[in-house]
Amino acid sequence: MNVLAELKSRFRPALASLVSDAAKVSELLELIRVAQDPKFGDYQANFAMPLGKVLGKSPRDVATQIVTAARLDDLVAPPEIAGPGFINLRLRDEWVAAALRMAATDERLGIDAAKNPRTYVVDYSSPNVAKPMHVGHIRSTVIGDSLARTLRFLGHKVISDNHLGDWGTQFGMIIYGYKHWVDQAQFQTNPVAELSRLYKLVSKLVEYRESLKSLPEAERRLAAKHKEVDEQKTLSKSADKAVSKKANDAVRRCLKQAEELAEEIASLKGKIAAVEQDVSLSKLVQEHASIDEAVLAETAKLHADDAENHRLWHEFLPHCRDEIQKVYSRLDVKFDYEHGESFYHDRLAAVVEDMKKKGLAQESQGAICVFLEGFEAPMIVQKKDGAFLYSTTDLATIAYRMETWQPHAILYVVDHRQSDHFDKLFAAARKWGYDSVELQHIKFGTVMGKDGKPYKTRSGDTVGLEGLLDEAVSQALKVVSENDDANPSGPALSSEERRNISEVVGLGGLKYADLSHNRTTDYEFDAEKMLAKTGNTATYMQYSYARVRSIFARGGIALSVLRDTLLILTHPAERPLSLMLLRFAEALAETEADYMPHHLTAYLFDLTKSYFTFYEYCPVLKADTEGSRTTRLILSDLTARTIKQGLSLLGIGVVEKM
RNA sequence: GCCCUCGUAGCUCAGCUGGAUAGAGCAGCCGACUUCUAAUCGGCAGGUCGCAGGUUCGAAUCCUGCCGGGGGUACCA
Repeated sequence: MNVLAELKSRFRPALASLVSDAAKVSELLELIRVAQDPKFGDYQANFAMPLGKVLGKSPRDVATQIVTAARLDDLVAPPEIAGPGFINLRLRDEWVAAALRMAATDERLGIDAAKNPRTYVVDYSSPNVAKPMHVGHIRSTVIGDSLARTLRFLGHKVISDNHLGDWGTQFGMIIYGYKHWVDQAQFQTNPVAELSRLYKLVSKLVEYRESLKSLPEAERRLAAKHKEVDEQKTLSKSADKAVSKKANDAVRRCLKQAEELAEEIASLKGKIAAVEQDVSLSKLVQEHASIDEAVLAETAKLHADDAENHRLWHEFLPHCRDEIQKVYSRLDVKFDYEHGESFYHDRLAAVVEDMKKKGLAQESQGAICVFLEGFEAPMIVQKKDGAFLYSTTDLATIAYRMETWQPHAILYVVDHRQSDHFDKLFAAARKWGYDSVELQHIKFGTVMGKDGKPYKTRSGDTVGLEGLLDEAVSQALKVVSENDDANPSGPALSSEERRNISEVVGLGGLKYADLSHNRTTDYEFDAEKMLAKTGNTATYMQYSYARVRSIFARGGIALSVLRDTLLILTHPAERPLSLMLLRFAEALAETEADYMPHHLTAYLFDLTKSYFTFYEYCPVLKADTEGSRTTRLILSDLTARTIKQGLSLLGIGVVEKM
């Protein structure tokens, strides 16, 4: 039951009798909202003001007319018309009680499955399988997983697909490393560790070569920047105010750029030093002086179906997949398909051919390009050396998905820096004929450290994902243990229970921190806040769940009988909780509408707050009357179930005790 | 240069298809455990919504300009 939707349907006929355009009616119905302030009722309709203007009548008269015409008696108390024409709506307690009873007896908590189910392909996570996953992968993985779960729960058909990077330069590196330095004994006993060692070794040497090559250029640019600063400083002394101001701005800008360049140079020098200061590494790098080119050559051979490299790739890939699978199973993230880049390899040439044939792609400066209206640069689908790019793969992927699943929508959960790429990709796909499918870039911001820069370790490395998970869990263990040790009646949890709870609380906290932010902006990662016991955290919700469960454990309540009982609302703190429980459907609808899970987290937080207030003022097991006790038990049960269901749509678990 | 994006309380963030006195959490201050888990609850204080114009009954929200941060910008993904 979606209360807001119900209200809209009640008002629709009355509005339709005043406005002939159905689209306009729907637009006006959107102006029914949850009331901002409880004193204005539970919901408010704000459509009388704009409507009054259109009809040339006083908004208050229009409001009165609509309220009289709409059939509302069973649902709300007689509406009040306030201020310039706000219609304040207060749900009848009997109606609320009946709706709650329906939710209580329903497996789905009264959430209707979509009347018109759609088919969604959700593309998320997409790591490079040869590299260890890092903090940058958490958002795509967690947001994508949550959207897939939510859409599925709402009755849609969801195909989750992990577009793995399993065909790129990283494999050239591993192949090169394997050919020269593999420790066969290690590879036989622990292939994942050995491949990872080889990847790290080769990438270090390649970075050394690349750094050596780009260092002079970077230093030249820094010198040029310094010179520019000096020039602009001279200009800034100009008597002409406009000139001087502009020059001052330029100085500031240049100084910042110079700082960035200096950082870049320091980083390059660090990579060079890392090799040169290591006796064995510097020996290796001398023996493999052109390792960077050699790696690219190995990659090219793989792509050209070289038998040896292909065999090695086939041998390595399962091990690499095992490695990332470990992370997924720990995060409880699953995919229906994992069609990586390699899956589309033999379809790429045909994509380019077809686009050329249809006149969509053409040669320009040696590359095959798709020129698109509104874009400065074309989308390149084939490089001048004949190689294909990720644009090509992405186009082939769209074609494959459309042919295979005929989805209504494809969602790409990828960070916002790739907006341009997706804008072009979607434009090209539409030109190519896929113009009825909804293509959405579900963009998200960067995870920042406390310094306001992308989250890195103290030494400046990217943060490994597994380490991050371990850290979250071990912090949770600390909190769980401290709390249990402080229990007045002595510790109640075994060390195994503590570990299990920590896993659920730690990983839940990590996911929740991510999902509770509006995904489009960067957010600051704060390990302490993430697991804070209070505030908008998963812990707070998990705790309230555990509390409800403990009421039932203590009371020995038979839930099945209980759920099908009429509710009697008596205490003032029961009503806000009741209304909040009924709003689960609205939160899900919001999340579905713009693919933003933070609507759901915000809802769960509000629900939990309402519950704690209720809990404070309304004894459950010791309620005054049997009817009240039953009502409160049902409210508690519904809260726990809603929290559990809501968290599960975020990919977060609950525990019975904590 | 061009394009995208952000600027809301000391801090972290909601709110942005225009609607009533701008919300929450944290931090701060005050109060509440003989009580179903105090990992909690109640209260106080805290904001010219970057700045300036405009649109109108009404603007944090829409438009224009400016200031400041971030990102992207032809053969990496």
